[in-house]
Amino acid sequence: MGRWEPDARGRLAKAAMELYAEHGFEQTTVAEIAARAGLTERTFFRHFADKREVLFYGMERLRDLLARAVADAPAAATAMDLVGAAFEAAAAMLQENPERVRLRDAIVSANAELRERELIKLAALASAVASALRDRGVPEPGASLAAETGVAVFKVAFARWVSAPGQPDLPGIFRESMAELRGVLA
Amino acid sequence: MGRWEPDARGRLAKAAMELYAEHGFEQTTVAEIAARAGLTERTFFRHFADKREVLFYGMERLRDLLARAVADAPAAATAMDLVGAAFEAAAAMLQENPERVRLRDAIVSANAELRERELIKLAALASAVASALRDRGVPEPGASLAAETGVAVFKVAFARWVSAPGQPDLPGIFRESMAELRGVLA
DNA sequence: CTCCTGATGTCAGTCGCTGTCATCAGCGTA
DNA sequence: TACGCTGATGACAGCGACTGACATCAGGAG
Repeated sequence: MGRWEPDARGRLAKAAMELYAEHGFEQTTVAEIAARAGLTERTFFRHFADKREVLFYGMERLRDLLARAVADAPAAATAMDLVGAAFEAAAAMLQENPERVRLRDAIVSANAELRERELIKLAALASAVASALRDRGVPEPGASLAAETGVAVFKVAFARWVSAPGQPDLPGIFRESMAELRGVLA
Repeated sequence: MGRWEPDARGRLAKAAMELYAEHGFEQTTVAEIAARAGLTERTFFRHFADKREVLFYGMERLRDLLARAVADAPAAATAMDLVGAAFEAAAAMLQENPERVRLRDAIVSANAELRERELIKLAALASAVASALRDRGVPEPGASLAAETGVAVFKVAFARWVSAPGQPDLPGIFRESMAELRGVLA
């Protein structure tokens, strides 16, 4: 057995989620999170850049998934096929843990600072997708337009999925939303 | 003459812009801003919710402009015509003070916290546009999709405009970008 | 056995932000 | 004229997020 209990980071993340859900984000202090995890405030900030980041560090996996989906799509795919493939893959990943994703969304949606952080993470996803598109030869500004539009549609689809617990098929909702956008733009 | 120098809010905003531009956002303290404006820190926070908001309180005018443009468009307009009219009006407003808008963008782009705030303000614009579209009978999810897509295209168009000082026609760039998106989606 | 490494603790300090109370010019009103 | 009210500001204490610097100490490498 090591000198300390294992997985300090995971314990901190778990404690934070619980406290944010129980008492709200603002009402929770970092000292409380650290105490529940059996650590100190200083250690929290060694694992997470700030009090918000503890809810977002999974985004890197999502970003990589998006980039890989773009890179791995068939050669004949159009730019919008690539974007569709990427976000459908992301949607599939999210609905693997619907309860957890919905709980996290409830926490984030309840607080303006957290919504801000979510938006900049989504912007980073768009940036990664645009970069992956460029790597496949899609020229600017089409790459950025396609990526930003993908995020925009994903936001709407995700909101619809969250507000309709009976509808589990997030990739399907995304596809429908994309089709709907084509209709609106036509 | 009143008891105090007039336009405390304007003086604070001016001092903040100057200091953010001179030394950067993080390196500037609210106490310094207040001192340059001849006021106290406490008074700064009576006029602005936080240190970032001083760069964003003009967004309300932009939001109202967008909503009015949607409401005032011809009866025959499609949803995307409405969105186009709204953001072209916003684009026209922004290019009235190109230097100021570019300076402000440089300050905001240089700092992650400020970029977060900008994104949530853009999301609020999308929300306002979606609401105006619903008021004109555009059903969901089309209204939200059109509004979010409008913001997405505007972001790309604005970035192009900022990075090309020789090209002054922001509404034109927006129109082109919208056409480009139609091409990508086709 | 010794040295080094890396994760954690401790502590002091800065700064953003808030609550509370005091101040006081200008205004209306008696 | 005198009086009291209002609204913008100042003064001050305090909390909590976050940082830098230094100490501690198990376990691995040699």
